[in-house]
Amino acid sequence: MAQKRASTAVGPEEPCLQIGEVAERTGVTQRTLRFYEEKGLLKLPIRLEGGFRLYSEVDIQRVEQIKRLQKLLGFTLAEIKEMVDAEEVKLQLQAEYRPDAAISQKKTQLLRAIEVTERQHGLIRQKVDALREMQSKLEERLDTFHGWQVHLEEAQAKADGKAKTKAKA
Amino acid sequence: MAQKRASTAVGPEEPCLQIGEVAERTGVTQRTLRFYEEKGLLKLPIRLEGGFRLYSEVDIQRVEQIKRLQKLLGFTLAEIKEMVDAEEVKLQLQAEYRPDAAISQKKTQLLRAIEVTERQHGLIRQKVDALREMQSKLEERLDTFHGWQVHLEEAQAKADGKAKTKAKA
DNA sequence: TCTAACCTTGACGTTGAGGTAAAACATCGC
DNA sequence: GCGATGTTTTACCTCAACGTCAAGGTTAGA
Repeated sequence: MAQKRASTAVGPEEPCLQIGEVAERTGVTQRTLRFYEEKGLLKLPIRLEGGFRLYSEVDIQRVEQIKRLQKLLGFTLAEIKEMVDAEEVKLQLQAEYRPDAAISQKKTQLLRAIEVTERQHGLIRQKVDALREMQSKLEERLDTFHGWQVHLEEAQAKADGKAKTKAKA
Repeated sequence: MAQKRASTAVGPEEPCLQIGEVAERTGVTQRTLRFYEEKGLLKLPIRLEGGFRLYSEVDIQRVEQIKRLQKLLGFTLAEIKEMVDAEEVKLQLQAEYRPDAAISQKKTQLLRAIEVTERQHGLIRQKVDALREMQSKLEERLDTFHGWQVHLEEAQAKADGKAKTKAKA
């Protein structure tokens, strides 16, 4: 083992996980984690003196979110980057919320963030609508199938009955 | 123009569209149509004597469905192929519905079709659920943003008021 | 101090989903 | 029968999203 997790109380923000453990826990490869970092989907992790990356639980959550967005919903990494960037802006605004300087600048940033969020919202609604339509079509088809199934059962029962009668005679 | 559509009454099943028109109407390239054919997503079209492909309105609908599944919902072409294959089985069963030979064989086929359809149904439900969760998170975030916006407006109004008072004095 | 297990960067390979270009054939209108 | 378009196949190119070595540095523990 290269490192062991410090057992002293450690919040989800404390980076103390090496890339191997993050890979194992998220189910992606180390290569993928470096790749996401390269593409700006994960922020540059802090490093051990030797250069080893150190991640936190928050990073793990982000990776899991990325995988959901990608595999389940078919967003490209570029689109996902837009989303996590927007999230970053939100966190930044949240952190910088000292009501002192440059109010109008904050308003502008906020408007940007709202715009992006609303775009995402609309996009997702589209997807949900399309999925629901498919869903009802599939249900309709299943109904048809089950109807046929019953029909076939009956036909078979009848045929069997005939065969039996014949055999008896 | 290479061909003109026959103006005599023609149902949606009659193949009378060349690849160029299909490309134009569906918004994909001819290359893509040939590619889909190669991958089994479109059935082999009948050909003119010269070798030109002829498509029907039904083919156009299929292409449109493929694009929806792909772009909107992030299915891979392989997954989409499974789906259209299932549809094919359905049509086949539907066409062959003469209640004569091989009932048990039909039952087997039907079970297969039901299984595939149910898998798809489950898959889509997963996606819808995930999307809905994202949706509510986004809405929550928008609420937060709008709250901040109001807050900022107030702060600015106050600042402006002060400035004005000062200027007056 | 030495080693097994872990990590680093770098470079090249692969797969999915097409794009692009070339050379030859087909069709239509005239 | 000719030219302008439209099509066909073949072959190579691209881009995203990683996979897969390779060669070497780091760390914990015996």
